[in-house]
Amino acid sequence: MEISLTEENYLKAIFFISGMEGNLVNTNAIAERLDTKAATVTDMLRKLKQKELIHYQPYKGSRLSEEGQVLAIRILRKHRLWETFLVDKLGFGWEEVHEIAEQLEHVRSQKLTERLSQYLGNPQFDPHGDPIPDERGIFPMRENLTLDKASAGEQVLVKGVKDSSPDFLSYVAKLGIRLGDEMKVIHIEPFDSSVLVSHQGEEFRLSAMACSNIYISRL
Amino acid sequence: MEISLTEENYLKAIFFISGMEGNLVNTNAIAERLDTKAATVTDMLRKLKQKELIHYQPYKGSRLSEEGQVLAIRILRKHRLWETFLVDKLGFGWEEVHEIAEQLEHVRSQKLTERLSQYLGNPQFDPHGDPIPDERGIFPMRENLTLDKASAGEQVLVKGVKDSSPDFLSYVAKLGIRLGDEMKVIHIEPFDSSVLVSHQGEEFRLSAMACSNIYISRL
DNA sequence: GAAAAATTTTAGGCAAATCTAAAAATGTTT
DNA sequence: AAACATTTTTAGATTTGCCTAAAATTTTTC
Repeated sequence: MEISLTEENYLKAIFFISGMEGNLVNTNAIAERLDTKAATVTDMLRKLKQKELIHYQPYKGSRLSEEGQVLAIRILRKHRLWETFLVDKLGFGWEEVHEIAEQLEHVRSQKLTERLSQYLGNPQFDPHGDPIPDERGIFPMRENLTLDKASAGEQVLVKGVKDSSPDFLSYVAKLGIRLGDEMKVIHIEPFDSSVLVSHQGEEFRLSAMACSNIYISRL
Repeated sequence: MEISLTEENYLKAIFFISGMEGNLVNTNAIAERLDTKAATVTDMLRKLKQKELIHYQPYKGSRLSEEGQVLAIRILRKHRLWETFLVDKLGFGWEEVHEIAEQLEHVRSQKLTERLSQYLGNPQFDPHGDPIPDERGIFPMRENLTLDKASAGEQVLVKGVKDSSPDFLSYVAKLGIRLGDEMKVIHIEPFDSSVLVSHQGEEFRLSAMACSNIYISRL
């Protein structure tokens, strides 16, 4: 089945808006992202549904099908590999590569993609630090950054926990901290390295021990 | 002025058919090269004339304008640089790169082209031995010597191929002959002008036809 | 829960690039 | 130079991706 460059851009847009969880996506959100009109998007959604690349119900929203997601991730992989090439090999600044990669990502050749990846040393993250999915479409694990490495004033995103013991998990749950939550580091106490954070309007203190067991990424 | 990918392909086609001399090109010849219909070509010729990229008179023929030629040569430069990248850096065989380069040549970024050229060491010839025009559109000179012009006993260097058809390229690749290889002419058969050569320790025979399509320089 | 607001779809059109079939121009033959 | 053949153009359709305006649906508000 032939997929046009335009269709690829729609798949990519839906992938980004819907996030990893595969949420339903609004027609208007796609229109805005692609700088086009809602009516145009509706046309394309019908076509993509007919090609079984998305699930779509009029007035309800759309999300990628299995196949659509595979394709979207493949394009993302190419985009991020090319960005890495441009920065690592050709010496571009990380701020200038997006536009060029938008063009390069549509080049069709499985073999090219894999050779490129190999040439670059099979990188796991692109120059912006974004994860590069592998050949199978699997994303690498995030940075091994824990909350005790953050500095005062930083805004962070909770990515996971290192210690999965019941004691620790229930402690974290009791505080209301969940995966994907945002937190801000207010202050780090020099005395015992405990951290004062704000989380969903509340401020509370976490021990250094606790902090070293919470995976985060910086925002 | 925006130039579509399709228009670029027409400019390229006219450039190749018309040769360096800028001869008038027949509508049918373009149609055949682009695997399309003459009527389609006529439409496009009117458009390209209107954009002043070609000179065109109905029923007479067409040729590139100054501006059109500049664009065509720019695309050719990109094509041959990408082919060089694919072979030299990614390890592709010279017979597999054309199709991929057909896609890459349309990526628009002056800066990318020049960075790529620099990264490759500003090559003057691509993996097929075809000349790569420089930034100003000037082609490097090449000796027009082919293997059929060599004499018995001569040591030669493979510079390129005249015929870039998949058939010929894969034939040459099968023999293990690559750009820059040394060969020695052992004997020329008076009967059919076929040539016995030695190449990397092996001896084999090449038809007169094959020899006239292999560019060489004497050592 | 009915009216108002927002979102989404449908209807009808447009431009680009393609096609087929027919007409026009050019070239070739005798 | 008239007839035939070839090449090229014109005319009329089709498909893709986009648009605006109007209608339909869903969501929000009072």
